[in-house]
Amino acid sequence: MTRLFAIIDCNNFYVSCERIFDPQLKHKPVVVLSNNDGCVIARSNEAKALGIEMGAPYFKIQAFCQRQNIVVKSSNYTLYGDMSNRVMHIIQGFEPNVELYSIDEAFIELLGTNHINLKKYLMHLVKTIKQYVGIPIAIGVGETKTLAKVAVFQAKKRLQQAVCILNQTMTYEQALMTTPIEEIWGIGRRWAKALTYRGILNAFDLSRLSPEVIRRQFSMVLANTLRELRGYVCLHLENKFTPKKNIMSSKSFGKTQSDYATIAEALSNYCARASEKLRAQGSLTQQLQVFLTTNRFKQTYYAPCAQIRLPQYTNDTRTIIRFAKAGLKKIFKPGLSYQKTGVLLCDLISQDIPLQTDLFNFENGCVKDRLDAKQRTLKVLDKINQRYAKDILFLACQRMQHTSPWMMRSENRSRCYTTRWEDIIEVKN
DNA sequence: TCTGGGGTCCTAGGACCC
DNA sequence: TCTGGGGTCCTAGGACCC
Repeated sequence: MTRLFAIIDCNNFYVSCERIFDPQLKHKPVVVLSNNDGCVIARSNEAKALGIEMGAPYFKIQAFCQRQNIVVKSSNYTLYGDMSNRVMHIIQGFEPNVELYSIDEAFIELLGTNHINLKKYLMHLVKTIKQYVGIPIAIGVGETKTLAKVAVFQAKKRLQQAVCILNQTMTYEQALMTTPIEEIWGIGRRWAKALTYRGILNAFDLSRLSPEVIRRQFSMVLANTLRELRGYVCLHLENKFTPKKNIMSSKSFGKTQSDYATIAEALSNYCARASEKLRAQGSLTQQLQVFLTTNRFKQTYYAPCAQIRLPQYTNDTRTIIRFAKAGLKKIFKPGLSYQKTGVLLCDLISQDIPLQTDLFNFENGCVKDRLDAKQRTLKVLDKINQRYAKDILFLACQRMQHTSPWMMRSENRSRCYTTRWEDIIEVKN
């Protein structure tokens, strides 16, 4: 029996989230900006029609937005994350085999569903999500994940329908021939260019080639994409919890910074965030990378990176900050204007693996009580922050004042309608 | 003035081993 | 004169995804 995969994709997700709580935005051109109001990361159909490009730097299109009355929103990840959870919860109520692929997409493998009534069933899912959460979605169905992605592209961009099932809504050949090479999942700008140069213009062209030749000339990854286009399953549903292998936290500053103490303060915050994620997934780290960059669009681009090996595995924010700061000291050059700093935790392992402790390190050594006390402190820290507010408890080195010069800009951020008591909408009679 | 923040996997090449 | 072959591990860099 052939397998069937579906991808559920939220339409213009961030814009749709904003529209739910501000219905005046409906039918208006809306864009959502990245952190620091840097560039465009989501557009309503009306904004797309006006020619706003994905990733466009905001400062370049600001005047245009004003002239065209485009509504500009700063990103509000707290809101989007919560709305995403609601959508995913409904999907999980419909199907047991769900892969939460990204904030606005989920794959499902359709097992035992009555395929004849598939369209009806999926339309019911679309309507349920619209009714209970308010987010419009599109669904694509195919024999592999890559074909499901082709189908959802057809649904959204060509058919303007909520559901597209390959071999039902349209033929397989029709779908592949009208999917441009750069729209195929797994083919980025570089490969699209190289393939176009060879006269491979759409998904159908690619599917006719020899996977072996593609593997030699490009890579295994592209050869698998080709096989998936032919209907051979290479990519399976990943629906088990797998801890991250790397954890990163970094952000651009609101304004460029040249003061060491200010940058160290920002870095301490990113370390705290990364350590929190590390503990949340039950891991320990032994290797840090601290990086610092000046503006990459300016002439003197300086982007050093310090690698730090910790004496032993840890998940303690205090240890991580201490070593990260030592790394920052090594790469910091006075007199430059920096734009961004951050930390990457690598070499992660599960905290459940029994570890050999360092015999000569008296700080952590074999003093079990002290280790336990440290872990208890961290647990309390995480619990309080989770329960009351993010960063209600923090280390002194994370903040010198209430607001710091490195903090990011966010001029048009909407309220946290669903996660903060003060922000809940009041209905008046 | 102003250009995001996370991740993954694969490959090639070097070091090292027997 | 002729100077092996096979394997592993690690790392950096490059491709991709949202």
